[in-house]
Amino acid sequence: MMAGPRRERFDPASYEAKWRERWEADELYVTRDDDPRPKRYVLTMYPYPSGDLHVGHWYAATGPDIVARMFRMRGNNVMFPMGFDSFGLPAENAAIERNIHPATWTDANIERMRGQFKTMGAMFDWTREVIVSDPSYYRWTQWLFLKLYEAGLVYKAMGAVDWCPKDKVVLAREQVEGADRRCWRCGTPVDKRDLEQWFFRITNYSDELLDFSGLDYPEPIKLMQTNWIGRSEGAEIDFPTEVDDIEPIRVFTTRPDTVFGATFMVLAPEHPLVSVLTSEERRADVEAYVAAARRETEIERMSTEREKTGVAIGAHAINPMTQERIPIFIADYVLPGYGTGAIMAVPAHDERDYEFATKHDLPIRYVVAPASGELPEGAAFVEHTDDEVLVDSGEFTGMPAAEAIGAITKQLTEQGLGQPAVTYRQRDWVAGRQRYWGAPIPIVYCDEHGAQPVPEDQLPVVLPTDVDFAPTGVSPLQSHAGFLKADCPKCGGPARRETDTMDTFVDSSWYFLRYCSPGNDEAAWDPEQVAAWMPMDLYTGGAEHGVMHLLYFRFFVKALRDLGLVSFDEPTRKLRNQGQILGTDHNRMSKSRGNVQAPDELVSRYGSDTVRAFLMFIGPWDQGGPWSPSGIDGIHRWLARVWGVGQPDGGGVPAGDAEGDELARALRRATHTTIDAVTEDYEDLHFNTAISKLMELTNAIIREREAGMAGGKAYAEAIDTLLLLLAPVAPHIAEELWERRGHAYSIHQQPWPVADPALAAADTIELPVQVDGKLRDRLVVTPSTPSAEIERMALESEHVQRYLAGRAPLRVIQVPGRLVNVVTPRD
RNA sequence: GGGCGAGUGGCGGAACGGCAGACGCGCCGGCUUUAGGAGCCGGUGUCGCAAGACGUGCGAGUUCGAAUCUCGCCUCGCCCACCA
Repeated sequence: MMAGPRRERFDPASYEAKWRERWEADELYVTRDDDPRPKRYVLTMYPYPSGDLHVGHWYAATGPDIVARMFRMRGNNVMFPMGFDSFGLPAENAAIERNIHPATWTDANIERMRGQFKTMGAMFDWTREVIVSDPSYYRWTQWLFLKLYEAGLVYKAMGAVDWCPKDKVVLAREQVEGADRRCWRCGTPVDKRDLEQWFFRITNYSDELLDFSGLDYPEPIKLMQTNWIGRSEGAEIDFPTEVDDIEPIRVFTTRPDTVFGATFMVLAPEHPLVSVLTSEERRADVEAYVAAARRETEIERMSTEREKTGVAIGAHAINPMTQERIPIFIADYVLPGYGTGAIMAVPAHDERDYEFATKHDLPIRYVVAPASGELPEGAAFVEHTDDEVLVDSGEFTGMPAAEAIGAITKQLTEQGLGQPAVTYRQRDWVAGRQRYWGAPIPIVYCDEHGAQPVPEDQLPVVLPTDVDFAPTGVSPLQSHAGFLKADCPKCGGPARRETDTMDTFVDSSWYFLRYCSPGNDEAAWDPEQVAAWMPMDLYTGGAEHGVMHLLYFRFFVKALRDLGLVSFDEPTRKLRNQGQILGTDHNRMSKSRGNVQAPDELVSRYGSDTVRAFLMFIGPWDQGGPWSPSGIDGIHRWLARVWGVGQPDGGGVPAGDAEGDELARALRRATHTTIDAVTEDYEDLHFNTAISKLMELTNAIIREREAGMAGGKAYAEAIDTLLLLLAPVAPHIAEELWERRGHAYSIHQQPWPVADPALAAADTIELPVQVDGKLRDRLVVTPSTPSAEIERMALESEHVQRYLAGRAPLRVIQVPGRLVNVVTPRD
């Protein structure tokens, strides 16, 4: 270098913005529908416009950007859009706290975040941007709501709903977190409230949502959704009561094989039969218990150490198999919303029933026993294995338990006392919110005709801007006379507008469809475009949406399919979750914790490419972890080295054609093996290992340069390939060096390199030699060296000889191309 | 309490059942520099002068061979949590 020309300093600031402007001016990232190349749709979950992009946003977006960029270089027409999830509580809270209108606050945040996004140099197609709080978008959210309403998939009903007392908002069941039941947004313990609510009938699709066949989803997400839906198979069984003219009590059980052991019954305190069945002498106690259960919040229920409380109601039922009279209780451990809200209690085979029976001195009768006949003492026998048989169960005694489930269910069915049944834990989606900043639910109430959908040609129902945001617990829309006043679509008479707005998850349940034909005034989407782009090829986002957004958007697509609005079953073929970047305190980044890390300073100091590459390098993308910028210097140094070797002067070393040379062959081998390795890593979203392989190639190039090989064909090929493979991760430096090397603009429109297997193949391999599995020596052989020859060489090795100590080997194991293991005789 | 996942150098992390620690950070030494920084070269799992021995949370097992598979335990993380 001493004599070489002075090289230009690595200064990303001198070119990064220049290229972004040029790409934008050239519409390099604008996706055209009529582009004939195969379509690929890559999407990252759009952000809430909280105000500033933090490193987590960069982390989440850079991964799919890399994949999208590679897809495009491979000859695809790639759509990679971005938008904003701009309805929701924080905007309304800002309005309350700072007296800024939610729309103003939101728009300003979007403006700022869009600008920050642009400094990433990602290939977002901003011409397709979707902002869900814009009337041109929520008009169609309302339209879709009405479509589902007409199809009976939306209904309004009274329901005990979770209520956040701080945000003063109804929560969907999925939005309540933790054992102590806190609000997912603010962490406040939630209450229960009885309110009339809008629901989406997601449970119509429970079974279909359990079917993941053909979907490439992470296992944890599939498991989460499966558990959330919570399908249980069993039977419903009717237990007649002694009271005349009253329907029998119907229970759900997954263990019909234990019905002979049902020695009492328990109803949820809310069960409709409680008041009719309760005897006069028990009425006072029962009513007190019911009232107490009603008052109890979920947290209080948790904090009572789960003691099984309950009271007898002074009535009896008949066990349909044993004909025994069994007492009926109410207890809050039986939930009103699951199964039938009533159980047959089998204390011998259910831990909860056992606890209750012990406490109330009720009979415990074992009716299933293991083959050994050994039953547990002082506990329920709940194991459910193959070798169990029924005992003390009338004609079924001796039958294997697994078989008895079907046999007993069959007999009950024939006798009209029961039937096979399936229940689910999943409930319908509470989709309405008593808040202002959301899409208004397009319904009006007429005294004459009740709830009426707003006619399509009157959409959107626009949110009024002149409202009072004082936090009252009711929607500000309730006090807006102009908004409330409406005409009945049916009779034209006076009507009152619905003031509930939609859960923001409704907006995000279809935004990916809107991207396919944004700005369309005629329809929510152009069916032809949706058919061409959907389903998505890759969808990425946080796993925290596992049972919320990621269930809802699947439900929506299935519902829309059944309405004939789309013709596919699932929103995305492939889903991947990035890990979460935590604050330096190892907590989730949040403004209230003050641990939010902004990338801006790092970007201005090191440039976007360095920040992107650093974020992708810190670890497996799906893992995340606490934020620390230590190590970013290493990435910056690497890109500076790339900058050095990528200069057209070959790094200042005079050229000499090294074709055919041993070193040149080694470099070509490195180049071509790197192509395959990096391509595979990008496909699997293993960005950290991809970058380490690019670093290795860079180091190989530098070694070559130092050996005086610069300037040959192999050398130029290595550098060009390095730049092409680097382009998705560090788009600016790749473009700058590509141009400097005299290649045609733009590197991002070049074909993806393809490895030549002949060049990638090694001509010598180093074979580890083990003795009894421990490394003792190495052999250098060619791939064609016969195994007998390898064995001979291994046994001749003096290191191996030492361990053999004159004995003949017991056997010699060879894994072709991998290793040799010499096994010595034992003892 | 149930389910799932993870425990590898000082740190982030690599490793189809086959060379443990790739790549990078940090650190140590050297060159360069008036100095600092940057850059470059070399070293860096532990013990040992070395030969070598020992090493992937702990303990067993399967195997010619285990970070990887099986069983038990410990720790951490996530999800669910009275779901009949």
